[in-house]
Amino acid sequence: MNERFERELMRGSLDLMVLSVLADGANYGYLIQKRVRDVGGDMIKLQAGTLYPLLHRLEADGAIRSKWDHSTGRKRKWYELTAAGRRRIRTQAAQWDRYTACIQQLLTPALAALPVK
Amino acid sequence: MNERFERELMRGSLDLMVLSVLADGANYGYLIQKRVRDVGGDMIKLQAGTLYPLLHRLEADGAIRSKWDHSTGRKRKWYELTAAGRRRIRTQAAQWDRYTACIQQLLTPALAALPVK
DNA sequence: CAACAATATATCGTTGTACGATAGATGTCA
DNA sequence: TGACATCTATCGTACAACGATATATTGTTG
Repeated sequence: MNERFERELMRGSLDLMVLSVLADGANYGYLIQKRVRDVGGDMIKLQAGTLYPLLHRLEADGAIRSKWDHSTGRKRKWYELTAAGRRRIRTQAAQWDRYTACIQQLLTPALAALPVK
Repeated sequence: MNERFERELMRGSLDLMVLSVLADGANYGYLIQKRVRDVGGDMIKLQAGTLYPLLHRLEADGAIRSKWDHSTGRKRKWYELTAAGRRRIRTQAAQWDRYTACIQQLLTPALAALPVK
């Protein structure tokens, strides 16, 4: 029941995370995954089977654009933000802040009401 | 595409909100919905078709327990936290904090890297 | 050199939650 | 009486995240 909580938590905020990574500069899937997992520690285990469809979705939405790189032996698909993607980060970050504020508004009195342990 | 973001955001954190409301005392569905919507403003539009299955799920999990009240003309199903429910709020609240900290860790440098507008 | 781990992208079926629509019942107020 | 708010509930749909699996290349180690 608790793994479920962790898993469902990421719905909707995962794309914001990926866009955030790309705000630091162009990047490709495998490294994006590493970066998110590094920051997320045991909280966020971003799967490849989640990330790649997510990237395709963001590209279809026009938030990012891609380019294959065959110069090295191992081919990589680089992604970078579009102007729309940058706008999207800003609006979604604002929404995220408002959303967490709502939760905090419910959570703070709740924890205070709970017996000390 | 932005409504999707709002909708998907709630996945996984909605049950924590409902549990939080119940931490302030026993309550019934309709009022729980009102409370969450009041706090949520335009961010959180909790639907009845979402809430009632959610309550049933929490009860099946043993986090809450219910009791019908027929004393008034309009019948109401009152819910209250169980001991397991109180534990669950504490653990999920801690997870929530850690999760939002992760997002913030990605978001802050991202917003700093973005052109001023 | 062979075996194995890491790098790199991708697809597929399953699961589960939130939504909107719908239903049905009671109470209040004009 | 008719409209509206209260109150609980179910059903089909949409869709994101998961785990498994596939495939291919590069690096490491016995």
